[in-house]
Amino acid sequence: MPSLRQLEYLTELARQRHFRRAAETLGVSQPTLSTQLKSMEDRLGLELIERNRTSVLITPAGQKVVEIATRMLRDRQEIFDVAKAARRPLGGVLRLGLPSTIGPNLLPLLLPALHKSHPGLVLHVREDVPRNLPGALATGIHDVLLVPLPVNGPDQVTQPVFREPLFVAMAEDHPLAATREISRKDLKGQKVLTLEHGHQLQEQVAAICEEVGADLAFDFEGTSLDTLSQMVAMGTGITFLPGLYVERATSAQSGIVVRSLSGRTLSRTIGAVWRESSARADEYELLIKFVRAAVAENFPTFMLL
Amino acid sequence: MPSLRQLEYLTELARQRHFRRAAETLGVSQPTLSTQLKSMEDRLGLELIERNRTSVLITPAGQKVVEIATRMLRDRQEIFDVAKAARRPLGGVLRLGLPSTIGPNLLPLLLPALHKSHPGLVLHVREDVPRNLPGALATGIHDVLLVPLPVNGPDQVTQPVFREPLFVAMAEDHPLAATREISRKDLKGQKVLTLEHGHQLQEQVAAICEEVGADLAFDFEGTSLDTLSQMVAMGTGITFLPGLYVERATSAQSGIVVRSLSGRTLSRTIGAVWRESSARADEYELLIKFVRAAVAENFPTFMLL
DNA sequence: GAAATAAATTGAAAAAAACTATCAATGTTG
DNA sequence: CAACATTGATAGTTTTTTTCAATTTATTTC
Repeated sequence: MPSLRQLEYLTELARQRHFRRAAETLGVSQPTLSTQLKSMEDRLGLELIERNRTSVLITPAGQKVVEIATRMLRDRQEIFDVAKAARRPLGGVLRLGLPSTIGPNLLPLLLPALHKSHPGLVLHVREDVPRNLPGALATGIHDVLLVPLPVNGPDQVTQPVFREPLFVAMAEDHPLAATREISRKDLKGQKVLTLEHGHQLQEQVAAICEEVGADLAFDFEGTSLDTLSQMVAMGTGITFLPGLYVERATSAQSGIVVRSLSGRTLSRTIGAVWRESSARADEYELLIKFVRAAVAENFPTFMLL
Repeated sequence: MPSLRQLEYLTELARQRHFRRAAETLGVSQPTLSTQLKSMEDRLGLELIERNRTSVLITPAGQKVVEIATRMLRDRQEIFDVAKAARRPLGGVLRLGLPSTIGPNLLPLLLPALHKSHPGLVLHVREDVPRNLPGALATGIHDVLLVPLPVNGPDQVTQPVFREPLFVAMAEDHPLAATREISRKDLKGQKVLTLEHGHQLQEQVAAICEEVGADLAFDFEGTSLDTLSQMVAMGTGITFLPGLYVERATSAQSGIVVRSLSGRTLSRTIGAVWRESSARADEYELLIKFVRAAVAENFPTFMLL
């Protein structure tokens, strides 16, 4: 089996057609070149180089080998380049997993600055239901998660990033829409819509309903905040929407109004999670810095953690 | 710089995700695998494998490297395959140089049998003017020539293959066409056409003209035997055509007739030539056998050498 | 908490690759 | 034509790399 070094010798010799000069270019002695090439020929059981008294010729088989070898050496260089790109912080591929309640609302605010200061970074964003994310992190599908906390899983490091308020959302013509600030007892008996199972938000909303005596609608579970808010706009019920989404997606045209809940603030904590065994923790910290900056700039009322 | 063996280790580990089992498959001890992979990571300055207590994961950069490495290993296998094909006699590429006076007339008779018994052979046929062929052989453009002898050049081995008769050719309505066998003195004063300079045939025809007192036409030199015979058919003059061409290309429709010359037979010797330093002499001998067989079968009157 | 398993570490041995020195064969030149 | 230069091959040694057996560390399982 020919080694890469031997193939490198061969290609250089093919280029120069001169043992001594090729050896010099390669930074080895001429006997090294001779013996290594001979050894490769022996192993392949084949003459690759025709040593003429006047000149060095490459046999047809040798030509073919040179061709393949050239590709292999280029590949080796590429491995090196990949490594080089991946070595610098936030270089190379970073696989980010997050729920759809965060992804489309936060990432657009984050990516321009991130790409500008770390052009080498290739972010693979994959959305999934929060319930699946920790497992996917453990099996190596994601490198880091941006999810509502808490997240439970072995060998995972959790870093809170910011606190996202939740708002009560209802149709424009809903009776409660007149109130500027809604109290907990206003919610009693209200029909509350929420996301499908697997979403952390769903569990949280269920808990709130339990607390305030609202009725969780069991006949409807939205797959995205957009469908959810459309249902709300149609007057099917009320819901709780996370601040990131509210700021971005609810406007005069949306047909819904949002109100905050008086008393104890309603919120959820968004955090980053990664495998303890991952060697790129400092990169994740760096990524978190960008998230915080984006939140601070676009949502000044949110609390950073 | 990662070595091929290290890359092989990495790909196998990526496949099995288990050090001990991968080591076993690779036929090395587990420490070998561990240290080699570690060493590669150090050299790349990068973590390729995430060693978790429960499982082995490949980092994104590692995935990329595995991808490239897989291609490289496939390439190495291909080198091996190329060598294997080239090892057997008349396997791999063999670059054959010959003049246009031989190529289209001889090769079609030769190739079917050759291909049948040596399917691994890839024959690169390249036609050129005989004058250029020896030089091209020396510089490694061709591996073996099939040309009219003699050929002069240093470090060249010559092997006569067969003797090809030359015929006198003229238009059907030419006065000499009535004669069954043409004598040398019939040619005196005839206008003789021939090939362009650089063809051995051209020199030979010039010598014959000198001998018999014919006039070599200086205002026309054909680039191929086909154009030459077309000129002859039009009555521009007579010419000398080699036997291989005559048997194949002159028929009732061609408008020319061929006659042999009485007395001393007119012929040229076709031989094989290769570099003395070439290691494939036995393959060339084998090729010659096929040429002789093709000639014997299709031109029983030709003399084998 | 002992046994089992998995990968890392250590230190020695084996294998591979590299070097220096030298040779034989050619080619060049005064 | 003889002295000299050049080219690639060979021999013997040294250095570097790779590998292995034995052991250690950490973790999981029973």
